[in-house]
Amino acid sequence: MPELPEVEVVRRGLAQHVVSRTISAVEVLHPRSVRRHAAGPHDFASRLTGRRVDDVRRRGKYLWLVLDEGDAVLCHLGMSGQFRIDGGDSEPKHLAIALALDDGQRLLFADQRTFGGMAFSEDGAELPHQIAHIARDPLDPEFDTAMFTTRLRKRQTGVKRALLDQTLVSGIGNIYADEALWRTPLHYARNTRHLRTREIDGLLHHVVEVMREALDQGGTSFDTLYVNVNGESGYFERSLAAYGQEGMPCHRCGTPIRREPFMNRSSYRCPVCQPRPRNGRW
DNA sequence: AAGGTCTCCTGAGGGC
DNA sequence: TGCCCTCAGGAGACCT
Repeated sequence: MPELPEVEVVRRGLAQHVVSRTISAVEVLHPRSVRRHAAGPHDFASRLTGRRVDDVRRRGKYLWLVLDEGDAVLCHLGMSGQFRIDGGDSEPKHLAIALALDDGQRLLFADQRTFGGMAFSEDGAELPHQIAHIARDPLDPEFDTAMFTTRLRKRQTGVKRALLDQTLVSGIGNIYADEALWRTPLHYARNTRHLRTREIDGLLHHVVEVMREALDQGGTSFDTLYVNVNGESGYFERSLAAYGQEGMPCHRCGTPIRREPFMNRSSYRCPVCQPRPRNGRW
């Protein structure tokens, strides 16, 4: 699924194509893709229709269209959501929501697994109330490293679990968590309570570094499930050092990268550079 | 109260 | 060929 770099690529593409455009019509083809809207998809459509998009913003993996008069449309790509700018000829598979714009283009939201979706957020321009609990992401100029460190140390859990907790720090998913842990290097099960300040600073540095590099490459695309608004793939997949690299030699020491289940999903690490902690303290 | 698990959904790929 | 199993980049509801 798209993590911060992929969502930021999408945000930039949307900003380019939809800012200053007015939404002339809304078609909801998959009602499940309209989230947390008790009044139903038809009401959702009517609230968007006729509104001008003034900005496109992002926090972590969420992005939102800022509408005139201060409302917003909150969007999340989930595991398989994608936005496409479409002249009107082709229809992507699993098209869920189509926004017609006043310049004749359409903004299409397609989502194979329907874990993503859109939500109307009244007065949500600054920060939609639905995501008030989501922490700032590490690329946010106002990200507070000292506060993050304090909150991290109050946890009693594995460091990767903490990295994936969007209420602690947002934007990081399974790929960039594994990449940052490999770069630092740290084992995913290291106890948050006992991380040294130097280790936390190093981890944050590598989180920012790997996400900036990925952003420069247009994000990570394993398949056609993640593409930008023009349908193009990103190229960071070829730069991954840990994620998906089972059996490949570690770029530092040559030891084969190991894949193991963690949190009902896969974690990839170098068994030599990122040794398993011997006990709860280390 | 916070940590950890389960579940929503479709499709791809491997083993038999 | 097809059937069944596992797995996939997320996150919120729900347990303990």
